[in-house]
Amino acid sequence: MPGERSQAGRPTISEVAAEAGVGRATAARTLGGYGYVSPELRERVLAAAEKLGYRANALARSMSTGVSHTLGVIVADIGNPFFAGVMRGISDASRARGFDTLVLSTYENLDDEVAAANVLIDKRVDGVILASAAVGRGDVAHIRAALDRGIPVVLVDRAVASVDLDAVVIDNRDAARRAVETLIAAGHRRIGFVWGPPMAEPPATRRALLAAASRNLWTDGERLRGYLDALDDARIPFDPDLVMMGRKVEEQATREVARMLALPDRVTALFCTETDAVTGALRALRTSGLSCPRDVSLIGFDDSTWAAVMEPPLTMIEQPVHQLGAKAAEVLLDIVEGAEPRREMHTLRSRLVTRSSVAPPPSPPPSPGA
Amino acid sequence: MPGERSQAGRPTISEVAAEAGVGRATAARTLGGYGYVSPELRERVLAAAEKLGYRANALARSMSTGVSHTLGVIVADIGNPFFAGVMRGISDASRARGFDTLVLSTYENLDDEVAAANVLIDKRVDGVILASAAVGRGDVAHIRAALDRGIPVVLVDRAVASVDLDAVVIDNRDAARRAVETLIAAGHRRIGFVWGPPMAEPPATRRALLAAASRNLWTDGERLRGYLDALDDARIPFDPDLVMMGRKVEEQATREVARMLALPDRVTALFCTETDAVTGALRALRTSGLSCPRDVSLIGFDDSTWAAVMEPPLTMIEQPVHQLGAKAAEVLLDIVEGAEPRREMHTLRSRLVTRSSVAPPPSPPPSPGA
DNA sequence: CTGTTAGCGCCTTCAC
DNA sequence: GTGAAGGCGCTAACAG
Repeated sequence: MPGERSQAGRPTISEVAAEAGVGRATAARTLGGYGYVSPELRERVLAAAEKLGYRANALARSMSTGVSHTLGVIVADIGNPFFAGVMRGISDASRARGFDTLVLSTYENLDDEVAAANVLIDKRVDGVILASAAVGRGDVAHIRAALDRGIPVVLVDRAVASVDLDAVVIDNRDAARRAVETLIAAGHRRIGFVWGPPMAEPPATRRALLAAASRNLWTDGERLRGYLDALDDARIPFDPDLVMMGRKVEEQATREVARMLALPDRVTALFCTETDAVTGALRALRTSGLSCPRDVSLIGFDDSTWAAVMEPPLTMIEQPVHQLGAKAAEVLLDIVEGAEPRREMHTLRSRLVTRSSVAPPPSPPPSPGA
Repeated sequence: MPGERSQAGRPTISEVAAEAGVGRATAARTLGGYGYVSPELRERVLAAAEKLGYRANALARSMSTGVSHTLGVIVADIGNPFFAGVMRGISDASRARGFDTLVLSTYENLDDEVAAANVLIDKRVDGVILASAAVGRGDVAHIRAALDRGIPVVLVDRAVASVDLDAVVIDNRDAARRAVETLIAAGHRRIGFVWGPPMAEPPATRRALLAAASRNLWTDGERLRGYLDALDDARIPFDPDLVMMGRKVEEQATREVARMLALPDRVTALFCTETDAVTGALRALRTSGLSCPRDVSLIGFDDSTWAAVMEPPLTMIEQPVHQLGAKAAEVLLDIVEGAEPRREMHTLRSRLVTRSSVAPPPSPPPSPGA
């Protein structure tokens, strides 16, 4: 009997060929959709494939062709709504072009990021989208490794100094600046910066702060710079007491905001760089018995439907999450399909959604100048 | 010159063998971690591999062994925080056992679900975790297809009638019942059900409603049953006017809740089965000028950090999202690794997080009986 | 213990 | 146009 079944009802191309009474190559050509084959034989092959329930083995195909039609994605945390949104953009855009995605979370751990890169290299993905926790010179060996093996890499959400790659990011610095400018325009001069680069103790100087920032997450540093930009433009001196310190967890944000609220010359506005910073700040406000926006104004990053139904509705920065992912996938796929990498920063614009959490400070600013 | 480089600096096992001066099989054995090989040669091979920067080609390995160490996941929407959380559980649990995950979104579209199943079959994943939109008898061909090809399938979040598989779900019916009981215990009898099975017009009878439910998403039906259970126990007659109709989008929830609020005998409590139903309801409350919990009480599904900082803090049902995913992955991996499928429903318990959005109804219930 | 040999399922020259 | 034969990189029997 010809056509010995391989296993578990998975017919191979040879079996289809046998069933159709043609050579393997002919079957392969019609089923693979390449090369010429007469309409007649093509029909026979198709019928046989149909009958046997043939499905091409993508693994075998990848082995021969060298392309897997799979993209690798490395993010901090797939469970984080921000990355989930980005992931959706990536997924939609790549699916539209016939690619699937393998996702790995690193939880901001560089070792895990390296391991993830290796997994993707081993599984022969055609390209990698990376939201990296790496920043410095020494931290890019894994990126180099992928590149050296001919796997293109595109950065998303976070640029990485010291490696010259396409990166798709949002205008963090500008967004932060605009938000803080909005606060300043409302009359605020004591503006807290919640959730920056983690530090053990208050930075002695601006310089020290910036240095800490560049040793940590790229986005945090950018947002901090935007905050500083706005302060500088308004000639408001930088006060180290107004930046959050310690670990980036909601409880810590609550504690730090409480501290800023208890300052003799307390904060009258808060700029929060992440969702959990916002909720942490809100908690602190509540326990302090202070109300927003009457006593303190607030603007935060990462708009959500919740922010719109809060009391008061919150003024927030909306990031184009889906687009961020989609654009990254497109840039990457262009390269995968042969385009020359442009090696540039693709910056997407965020949007300040104005609602009702910003108002003038309660009393006229401390000392109105000279 | 021996050891002709394959391409882009990707040494093969043969090149490593040549470099080490041993046979291919010996190199394969040490690098693949199977079979015996003398410490001496092993060292030589390892050194050569190190030197060449060898990394095994997982694709080739999969072709030989038939296992890909990859799990497929099919969900409605990877961008949805609920599924993102589930995904994180899946990812963590499978990573811990050496498996990676390929995720596909269906957006509740059955055709996409079928296509996704085919992709996963073609890519030879070792198992599939599926949150299916399928319900009826005819909708399970794609599940059968995977099973027939020897790929185990585990259902997550949503059970599917007419197919006998392991399923990991939460206690939807019980959770809903407890929530509604809580409302009833506070004195409510006019309780709105927000976000049920989509219907074009009000169901004439309970029976019609239940029928609609069983034609739609499993979770929705279960939550509806829980609602009805609680009503029945309290001998509160079912009122079709108190269930939401139309498409499941936030705006529609807002409209429907507004309608229930405008009823002559208006609703005094709301039970919302999803996050967007909660925010939609909150919007309606605001525009109606009604306040929670003074005028209407509210309990919703899917707790989030936002719910805790709302005014008032919301009483919500917390689903064990991470555990849901992790458990599904574990059940699946057990099967992948040879265990016999138990083909049972694994039900995880949710938790009612009591905060401050439930209070007695504003005025004594309409007509206190006889 | 080690090396030789034969596949896994597909694609891809290359003669026919 | 079509079929035979070789190869992708690895595992797995099998002799030695």
